[in-house]
Amino acid sequence: MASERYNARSVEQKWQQRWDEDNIFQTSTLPDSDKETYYVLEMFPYPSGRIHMGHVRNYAMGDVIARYKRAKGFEVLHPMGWDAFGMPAENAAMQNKTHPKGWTYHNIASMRTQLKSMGLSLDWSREFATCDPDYYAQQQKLFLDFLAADLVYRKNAKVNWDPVDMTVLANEQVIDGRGWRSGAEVEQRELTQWFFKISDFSEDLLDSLDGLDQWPAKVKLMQANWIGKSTGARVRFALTENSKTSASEIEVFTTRPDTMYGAGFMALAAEHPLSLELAQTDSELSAFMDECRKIGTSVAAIETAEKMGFNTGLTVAHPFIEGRVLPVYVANFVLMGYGTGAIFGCAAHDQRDLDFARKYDLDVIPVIADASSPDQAIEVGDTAYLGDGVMVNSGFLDGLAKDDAIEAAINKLQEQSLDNSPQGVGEINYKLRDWGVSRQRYWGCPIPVVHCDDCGVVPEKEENLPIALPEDVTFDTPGNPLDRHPTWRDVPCPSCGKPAKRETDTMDTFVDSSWYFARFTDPKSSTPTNVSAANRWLPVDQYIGGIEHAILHLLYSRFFARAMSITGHMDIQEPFKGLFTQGMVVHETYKSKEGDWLQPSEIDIIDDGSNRSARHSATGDPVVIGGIEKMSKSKRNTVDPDDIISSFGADTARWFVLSDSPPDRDVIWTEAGVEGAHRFVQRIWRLVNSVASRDNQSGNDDADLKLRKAAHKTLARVDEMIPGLRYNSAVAQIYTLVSELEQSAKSQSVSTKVLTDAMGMTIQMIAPMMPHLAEECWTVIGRAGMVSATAWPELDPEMLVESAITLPVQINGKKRGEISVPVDLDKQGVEEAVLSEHFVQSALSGKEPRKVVVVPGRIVNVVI
RNA sequence: GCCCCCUUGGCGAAAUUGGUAUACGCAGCAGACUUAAAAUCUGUAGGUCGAAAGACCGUGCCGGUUCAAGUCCGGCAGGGGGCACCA
Repeated sequence: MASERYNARSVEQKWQQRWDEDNIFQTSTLPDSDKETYYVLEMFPYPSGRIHMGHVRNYAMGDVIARYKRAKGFEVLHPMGWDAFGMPAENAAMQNKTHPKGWTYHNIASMRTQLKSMGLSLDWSREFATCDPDYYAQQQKLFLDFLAADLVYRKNAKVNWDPVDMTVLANEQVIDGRGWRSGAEVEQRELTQWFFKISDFSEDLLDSLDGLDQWPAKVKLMQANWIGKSTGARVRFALTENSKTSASEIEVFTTRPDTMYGAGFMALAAEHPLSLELAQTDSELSAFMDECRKIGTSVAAIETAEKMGFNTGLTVAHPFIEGRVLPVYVANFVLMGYGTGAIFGCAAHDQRDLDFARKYDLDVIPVIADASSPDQAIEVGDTAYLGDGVMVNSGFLDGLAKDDAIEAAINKLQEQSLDNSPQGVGEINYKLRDWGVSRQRYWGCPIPVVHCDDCGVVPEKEENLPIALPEDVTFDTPGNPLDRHPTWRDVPCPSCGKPAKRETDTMDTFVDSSWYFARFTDPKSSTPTNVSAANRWLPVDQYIGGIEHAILHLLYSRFFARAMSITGHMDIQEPFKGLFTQGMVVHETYKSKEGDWLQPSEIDIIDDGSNRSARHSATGDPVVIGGIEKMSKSKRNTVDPDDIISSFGADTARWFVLSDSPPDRDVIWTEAGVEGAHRFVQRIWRLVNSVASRDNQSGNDDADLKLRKAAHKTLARVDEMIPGLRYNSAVAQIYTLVSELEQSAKSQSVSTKVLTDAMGMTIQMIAPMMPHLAEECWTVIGRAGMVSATAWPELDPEMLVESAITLPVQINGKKRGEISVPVDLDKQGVEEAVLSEHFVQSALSGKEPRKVVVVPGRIVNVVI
């Protein structure tokens, strides 16, 4: 029996079926109150067609914690669903003449089969797709509740417009200013769109980050930067030359009112109302603004574009300096969406302003001096001075440090008056903008409102929900199919009954994923949530997904939790208590000599130890080994999980993605690594069989105790590592224990009872990661029931107690030896023992040590 | 442009969060078993010098704090990610 190789394929199918039949992963919606609950969630997948290794890694990681917590006695909720709306379905529809619905559900079916082959401990009875009318009906209900609670509103916003395809383009569909499909130059258009008032929550979303102590610090930092709180002042500048406009002043927001005396110019965004007004009579300005619009809507594009400006000829008065006027420019780097859409430029102390001033030959006025020579401003060449100092050349601000100067400047602005109101006030600004959710696409959740000529925007009646997507649509004509579907679009006004038109925009797919975690707590509920179930299960104890969602998805979900609390759908403010952001699965890339990307399966690697090269399997041609990159179809460096699972088994795939790299870092997929993981599977199998076939024999007490101690020591470490998702470290501990078990199994000194018990514990520790193998081994060593339904082994603290400890001894900070001392020896005793050591004596050569540092249980350092 | 992260042997990495740097695995090398191969097992392994004992150097680079730095601080370099309509 022991010589037989482990047949992953049949064993895995067998246990998957057993788990299914026994329903052991199904969770009750409202568990008994004495049961401790634990909610594990991995970010649900978009049904693109096939699962990829990133999914395997994500779901394997979540499954370990789910299985572990279940064994620890928790009632575990571990659901799965589909983030099923989105552009790829429409793209497929246009390319392949399929319907988005058919395409999506077909993909879901095949991906479900693939996920099931991984042996995940999921409660499949809770599965849903966001494109199920049952789900989006509830989302429409939420939208109406948000509307009633004044959390939703309409305003104009810019979109990328493709004039040939007659459609709105996502930023990623704009390539070098042109539509990805048509190649036409993209225009900016203003559309009236729906917005969620996330900015009302800026302060709360920022402050509450502090309480998220189980989130990675970097994600919290990214969110804080995204919310972008800055304190400063709103300042009104009076126009001194305004012959071209009816305006009398320009308002700016600045975080540096202390540098006001260094102001050299003023700059307006191209979309600033004053810019727009001036452009009506100034064709040159109008042309300049057209150029600005071509840069695109993304911040990255605007900020990396070359700084350009247009002098409007207007001037404004400096608030503090009698007689000083500043020229007013329209500039392509000023963002309308932040502050007031206008800035004052202080070239000496802001790099962007300095670049602009040098280009247009504007004043550069340094107003900060080094504290050691407070009368001499720091010279500025091509690099702005951003450091600290004291104010100089700044009138009443002279000699003040930055924070004091900011306060003094704001106070003065407050006292000064312009048109009978203060010239400036202190103000807090946030970069966080309201969340635009309107999408001019078919495959999304319809926004449940009707536009009536008489009544305006009218919410749909709740009893009419869901406003279901019509299925008889085609994608052969450009534009949104909902716009040209009269029987769906034209409806009576829910208020007055006159002919009216449905809103044809659908919701951003981020809306779908902003509350699915709450829906999972009772997915059949006739209201968006079953409030008791949501409150019982939420927040999600451990959420796992890619770092790419660190900002938007997580921030939107945090907003939704608040909005759903306000509208009475749950009482939870923070949706995710613990967050883990996993790394990507990456792979080497290969190119043929013709420069075509090649798949890993098309090539052979030749490795003689010193040189590594690759060859095309079919032709024998040399292959260029490229960089290690994220697995992607375009680079053809993907590995299909199905292939791995059918040749090695799900356990091997799971073990590999869990063992090789720390989960938050990228893992490099290698053939050798997978084979190594598979060898370990076979090694466990041989070991278990040799233990099972051993005669019942007694052993010697020392050897028995040593093995028991090893097992419990490993258990203690694994217990510490699994909750922190430090799986690679847990794996290393298990390897060490397995080696020890192999030695014990060979020798006659360990009793069969102790050996079998230690083997059992090892199987239990492996079970969360390789559940099928563990079940099979559990049976082989004669344990009853399923390991998946067995309680986690109890740790025996006595097994961790040691009587002596080995301490490293340093001399002047360098390790020079070791000393073994009783564990409970005090500092004085350790010091004496160390000083009497031979090598310490000879190092001292008769002198007294200057200092002896004893860190109990850790290290001793003798300083000479 | 702005923001964030990462950098430890040939490779993936570990280091109890300031306390023995390189655990564990992969690849390698040597050996055992085998007619042979595969599979498996045993040993070996940061660099330099040395027969050895051992000494010195060593966590991207430069500097600092400390009895002690991979870990903390300042500066620099290289690589990667995000930037609001991809999911």
